[in-house]
Amino acid sequence: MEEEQEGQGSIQESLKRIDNNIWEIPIGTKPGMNVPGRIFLSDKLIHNLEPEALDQVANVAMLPGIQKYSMAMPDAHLGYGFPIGGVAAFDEEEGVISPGGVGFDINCGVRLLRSNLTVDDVRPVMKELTEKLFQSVPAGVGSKSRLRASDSELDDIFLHGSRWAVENGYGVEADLEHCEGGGCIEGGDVSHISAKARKRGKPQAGTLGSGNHFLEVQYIDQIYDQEVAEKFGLEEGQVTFMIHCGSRGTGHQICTDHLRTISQASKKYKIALPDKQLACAPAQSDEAQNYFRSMICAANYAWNNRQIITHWTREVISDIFRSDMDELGLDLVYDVAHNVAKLEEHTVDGKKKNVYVHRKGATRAFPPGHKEVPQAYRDVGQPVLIPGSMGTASFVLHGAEASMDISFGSACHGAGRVMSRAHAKKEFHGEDVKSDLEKSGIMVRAAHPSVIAEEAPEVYKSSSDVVNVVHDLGIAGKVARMMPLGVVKG
DNA sequence: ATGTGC
Repeated sequence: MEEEQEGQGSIQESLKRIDNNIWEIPIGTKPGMNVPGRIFLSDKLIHNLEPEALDQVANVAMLPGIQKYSMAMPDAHLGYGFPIGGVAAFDEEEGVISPGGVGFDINCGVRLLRSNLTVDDVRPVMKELTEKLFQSVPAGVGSKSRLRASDSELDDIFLHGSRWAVENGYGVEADLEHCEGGGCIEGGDVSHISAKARKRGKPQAGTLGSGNHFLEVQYIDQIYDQEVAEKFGLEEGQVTFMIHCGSRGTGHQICTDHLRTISQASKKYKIALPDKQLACAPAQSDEAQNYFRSMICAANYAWNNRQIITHWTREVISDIFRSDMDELGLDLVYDVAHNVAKLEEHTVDGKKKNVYVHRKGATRAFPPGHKEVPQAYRDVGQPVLIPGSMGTASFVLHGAEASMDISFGSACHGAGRVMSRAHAKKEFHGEDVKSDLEKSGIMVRAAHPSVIAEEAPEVYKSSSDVVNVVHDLGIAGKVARMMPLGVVKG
C-alpha cells in the first residue's frame, strides 16, 4: 500500500517553485527527511529531470547531520545512491561521510590549458595533432602508461598529488598554483588502500581512461566577460586544450573496497538507510575517516594523472609547431575536481562551521575574495570549467557571490546524459557519428568506435542550457565558450 | 566511471 503512495509522479507533484531556477522538495515529502531538497533547474530543463534522481535527492535529505538542503544541479541524473549532480554538506561532528556522495571515479575532473596559438594556426595540422595526441596519451579501458610507478612513488603520488609530477619533470611550479587546492588535498593516508587498488594504480599514472573522458583541442568562439577572461588569459580565436579524466582503476577500487566497510558501519552505528547505496558512517568514526583519507589519496592520484597528461600534451604541441614552451604559452588556466568530498568552512544559520561537502558531478565555485582562490584570480573568483559532450561547446565560468549562500560554493559540472549507453549503442553507429563530426570540422580519434556511439552529441542535454541556470542564479558567471576542433577518446 | 557481473 505504501508503495502506491510513493509511486512516480508524487514526488514531482510535490515540487515547489521557490524562485526562478530554484525548486524545493519540502520536508515530509518522504518520511524521515531532515532538510528540504533543492533542485536548480530552469523551466526548459525541468521536463527531462528523471523522477528517480528526484527521489535520490529526497533520500539524501534523510541522512544524519545534513546541513541546509540536499541539492541537485541542473545537470542532475540518476547515480549510485546520490544523484550525479548532487551536493550535500554534513556536520563535521554530527554528520556522516558517504562514498556514494563522491562516486566511483574519485576526482574525475577537468583542466584547461591556454595557448598563444589561434584557430588558423591549428586547422591545417588538426589531423596530425589529434593523431599525435592519441599516440602520446594512452586511452581506453585498461590502458597502461609509459610510466610504471614504484611502491614508494605511488605513495608519493597518493600523498602529494600533482607535486609528484612537477618534481619529476612533468610540469612547472605554476601548474600547482593554478590548480584546485594546489593539486593536492592534505591528510591522505595510504594504510587503508588495498594491494589490489595499488596494483591497478601503478601502471595507470598518465592515462585518459574511457567513457566520457577526453583530451580535446578547442578554440574560443565567444567571450561573455572580457575583464574576467583577461584575468584567466583567454581571448577570442585562441586555441585551448581540455583534459577530462579521473583516478582510473585505483579510485574505482578504493571506492569499492570502502563501500564494504562503510556498509557494515551503517549497520553497526544503526543508521537508517532509505537505500543501501547511501551507505555512510558517522564522520568521526574510524570507518568514515579511513575511507576519507583513502579517498584523498585517490583524488591526489587523479590530479597527478592530469598533470602527466598535461606534460605529454605540451610535448606534442611543441613538437608539431617546433616552438619552445614559452613561445607557445601553454599555461594551465585551472583544474577542478568534479567528484570529491572536502572538509570546508561554510556559514550555516549565521555561524561559521566545518562541514564535509560532498560534490558528485558538481564543481567547486568559490567566489571573489575566497582564500582558496589563487592569488592571480582572487578578485574575480575561481575558474569553473564545464566540459561539453563530444562535439559540443565547453564553458569557462567564474565562481560568484551567490554560490556560498545557496549551494555550499558549488556549480554544475557538465551536460548530463539523457540516453543510456546501451540505448545509445543501438541508436548510433560509431563510424557514422565520427564521419558526421569530421564533416563539421571536428577530428575524432578513439580507442574504440563503440565509445563514439555511446558519447554521441545527441545523448546529452545541451551544456549551454545547464550553464545558463547557474549563471542566472549568480552561482557562477559565464566567461568564455570553447568549440571543439579535435578530440581524443578512450 | 570500471581489468563493464551477484
